Amino acid sequence: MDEYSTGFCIRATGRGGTGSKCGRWNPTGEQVKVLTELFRSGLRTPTTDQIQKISAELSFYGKIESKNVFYWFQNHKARERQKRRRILVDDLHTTTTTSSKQFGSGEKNEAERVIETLQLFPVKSRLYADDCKENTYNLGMEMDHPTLDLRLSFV
Amino acid sequence: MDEYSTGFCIRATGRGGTGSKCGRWNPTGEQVKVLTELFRSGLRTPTTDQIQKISAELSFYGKIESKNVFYWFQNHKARERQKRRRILVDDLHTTTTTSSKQFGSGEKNEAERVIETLQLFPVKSRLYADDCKENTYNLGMEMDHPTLDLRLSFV
DNA sequence: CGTGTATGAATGAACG
DNA sequence: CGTTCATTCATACACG
Repeated sequence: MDEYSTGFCIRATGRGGTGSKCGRWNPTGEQVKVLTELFRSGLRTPTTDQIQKISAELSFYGKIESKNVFYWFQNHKARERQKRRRILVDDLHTTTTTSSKQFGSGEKNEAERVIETLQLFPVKSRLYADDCKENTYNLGMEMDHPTLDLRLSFV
Repeated sequence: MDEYSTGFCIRATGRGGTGSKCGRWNPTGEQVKVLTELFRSGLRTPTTDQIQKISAELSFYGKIESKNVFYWFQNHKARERQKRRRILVDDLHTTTTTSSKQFGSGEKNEAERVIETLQLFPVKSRLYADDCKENTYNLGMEMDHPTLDLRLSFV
């Protein structure tokens, strides 16, 4: 995920090479960087105005449309939650060591607990009590032109 | 190879987490088997709950995370469909070759494990019935339906 | 040792 | 908003 996409995106040299159908938007490293930064700044669901502004700014780095920005935020937010949910739960089972790199010695009985009863349809347990605040955005960023300058003031 | 050939990866002690750079998850033969069985049982898009359960269960055979299960199903389904579509469009006269496996699958390793009680689905098979439905997705796939309101005026 | 193929992972786009 | 689809990138492994 994030840890991966730090340095290679930009498939400029990808197989696209010549044709590059470009059926879909392919963000450049800079664009991703800015978007990520905005996200980290607290922006989760930009308004139409913000979207257009962001889009306009990012167009400097390459072709981009407003809807791309819109989708980007939608996806980023959704995936963040999804990931958190998953990791959270599967963490419970990985009690041994975070880095199961080498468990040559300790590893053994843990696996003894035969988990044969694979029952996937339990009682529809509630995973997470809806919502977790995270409404910390807003403040002064949802409007005009504030937070958008970042340090990228290219122009 | 086309099928889930039982004789190609199966590194019992595979690096399902035992080592290596942890670049990416490498499923164990048992893990693949169970997943495949689940898939064949009709499960195509497990819910988050199911994913976690499956993941927990499969962790018995080696390191695995929820997202691995998630991706596995996503990929498996996508690939199946992709293949199907490919054949459909590409279908010219390939009637003769059928699907003769070029692999001498006569030798099945110790795949006789007989999936424990893999009766994960009680008689509740009705659950994903509407999702399964024999893949009757319309080929037409008219995406011309501009329901995209997005509340965004641009575009 | 280089190349093709199977497949894990990521993500843009879109649906319900 | 959560979930699902489609396409693509990256990598492990088999083949020759």
